[in-house]
Amino acid sequence: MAEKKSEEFQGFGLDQHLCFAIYKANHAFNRFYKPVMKQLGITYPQYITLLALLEKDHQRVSELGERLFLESNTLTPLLKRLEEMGFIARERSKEDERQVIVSLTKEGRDLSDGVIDVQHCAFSNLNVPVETIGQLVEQLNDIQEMLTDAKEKVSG
Amino acid sequence: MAEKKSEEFQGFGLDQHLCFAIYKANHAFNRFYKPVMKQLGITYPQYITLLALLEKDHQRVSELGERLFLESNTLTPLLKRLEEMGFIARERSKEDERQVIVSLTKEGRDLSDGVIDVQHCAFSNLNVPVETIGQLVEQLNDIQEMLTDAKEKVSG
DNA sequence: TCAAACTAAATCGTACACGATTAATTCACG
DNA sequence: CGTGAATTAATCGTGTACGATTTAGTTTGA
Repeated sequence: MAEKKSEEFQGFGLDQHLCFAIYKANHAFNRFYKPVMKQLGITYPQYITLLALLEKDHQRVSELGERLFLESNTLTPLLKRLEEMGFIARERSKEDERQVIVSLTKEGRDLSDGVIDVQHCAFSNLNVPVETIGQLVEQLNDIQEMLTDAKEKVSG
Repeated sequence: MAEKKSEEFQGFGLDQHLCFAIYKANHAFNRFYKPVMKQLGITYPQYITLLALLEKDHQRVSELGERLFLESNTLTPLLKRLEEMGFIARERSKEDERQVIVSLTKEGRDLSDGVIDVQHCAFSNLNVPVETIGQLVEQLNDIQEMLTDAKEKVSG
């Protein structure tokens, strides 16, 4: 079964792989953002998390997780760090004690301006028209959805 | 300085961010590949590393690092695991004892077919024409380069 | 010649990421 | 009601990532 496929794909070096292109671009964003984030005192995943909370405050851990494609095993420690730094508050829901509600503190909301500066900085460093970025975002989202769907079909 | 920018960008939710689209797509690839990789007994970064070695065998750690945008602090343990599993060999260069040469073993090369199956699997699950993928790869590479260059200008 | 500067990989500490499990709470159904 | 199933976070173990430092080896220049 693995015999003949080689011929179709053998020529594909690392650079022709979409997964590698995405891997590299992700790395590049990470590294680009890292020093800027450092000035804000947070990491890149923490930044993404705060963005999600700026968009919608008072989310449950699992709600945030759906948004960010993460689960409690990753989020819980990350959120604890954000809490320790005073950017968010975590409290168990009164209605359902299983749930933990995550909210921005005033300090967390105040980070917003810095966060927006970061976006502006990345934006202005990309010599790419806004429409192109929009298209790219759409294409990437399509691919992400296809992979997510395919994964459910193939494994579980 | 951070006052007025808010207006330009305030509307940008998480979903409009290129960095988030890339982050999501990367996640999706990771999760899609993970179960397939598991059958091969390796992780996704290990897979990428093996791909790089299939492309060019007998690389130095730092050479591999340039290719994969990783450094010895990440690569050394990863390579040690691949060595323990018998897929690669690590040996110090005779000419320069500081360098460690990484080579594929027979077992490592034999993984190639499985690796190619994985590519085929991902490929056939993406309802996207090859040309579109090629374009995407180029665009992502451009963005990666711009960010890498910008990073050098801005920070270090 | 030989110490200082340089280089390559390894090591260390912290922070994600995720599969698997656990603990606490709520729900559902007899 | 009450107990078992389901749900929600938290915890644990392993494997990336990466900044900073360390160790070992090489090159350079006075």
